[in-house]
Amino acid sequence: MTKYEKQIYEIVNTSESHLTAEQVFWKLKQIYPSVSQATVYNNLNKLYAAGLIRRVSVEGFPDRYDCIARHDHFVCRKCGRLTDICLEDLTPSLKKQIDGEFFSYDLKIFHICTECRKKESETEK
Amino acid sequence: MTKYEKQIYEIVNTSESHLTAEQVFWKLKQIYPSVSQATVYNNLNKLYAAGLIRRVSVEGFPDRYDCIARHDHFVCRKCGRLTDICLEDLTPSLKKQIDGEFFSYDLKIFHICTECRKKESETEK
DNA sequence: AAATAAATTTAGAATAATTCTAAAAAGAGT
DNA sequence: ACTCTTTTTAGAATTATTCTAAATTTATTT
Repeated sequence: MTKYEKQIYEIVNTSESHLTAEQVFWKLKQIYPSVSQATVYNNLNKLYAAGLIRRVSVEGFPDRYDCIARHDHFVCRKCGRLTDICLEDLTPSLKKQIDGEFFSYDLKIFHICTECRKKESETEK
Repeated sequence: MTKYEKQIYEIVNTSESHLTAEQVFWKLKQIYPSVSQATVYNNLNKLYAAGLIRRVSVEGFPDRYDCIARHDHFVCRKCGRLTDICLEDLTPSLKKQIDGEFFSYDLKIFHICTECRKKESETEK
């Protein structure tokens, strides 16, 4: 692991939020000001391919990166905001239902986040 | 509903595969040769916002559109191919586990598709 | 049916996210 | 130190999607 790879792994794993590649880039730039975007994309892809980080795609928004610890996501249909939620682990149930092998699963629950709900009710007034 | 909106709805709902906006565009062009890309994007967004079609995002691949009939997806980690699979409906379980309201959920199972598995074993030879 | 208003479509430019390229730099192995 | 491999860099290129403003179509009013 190169210093960049290690640092990107750290950033993704310690961040509360779900960072986009661009946000990872800006965080990394604070530590290594000369780093380039391509390095961030390269390493995020590498870490993702190695199964060390999670990549979360939300319809209409750029991909975000997350730790691999088992959990699910709320997705706001309005603003795309991701919120963590830990639901029952589906692995045993999926193993029963699915014939072949699989790596992992991704469960997203669509809702409207608190912020967007506030905005909505404000506009109604 | 305009003729384009109706036709796009038809194309998305009758297609076996999971079409990208571009693929919808080419199919629509066979019927209305003068149609433009923007019309396709406009109408897909409209239909999606109205809850008439599903939009499926796959990490690293363009969004695809699908019918809203309840079902889940296999996602190939290599080529992004989507395959339908109908697993147990999670709605009752989610309602129990989740406090607030939600619209719908999206469950993706990551695996390596048959085609990619073939390619893999061929390269190994 | 003509006039007006509203919504939709069009082509092309613009933007955003990501990948590619080829050269430079860094690291590892003899 | 010298060679080989890997990683990084900057910027160009690509891809997916949205925006823009004019043209067209559709709906509404007279």
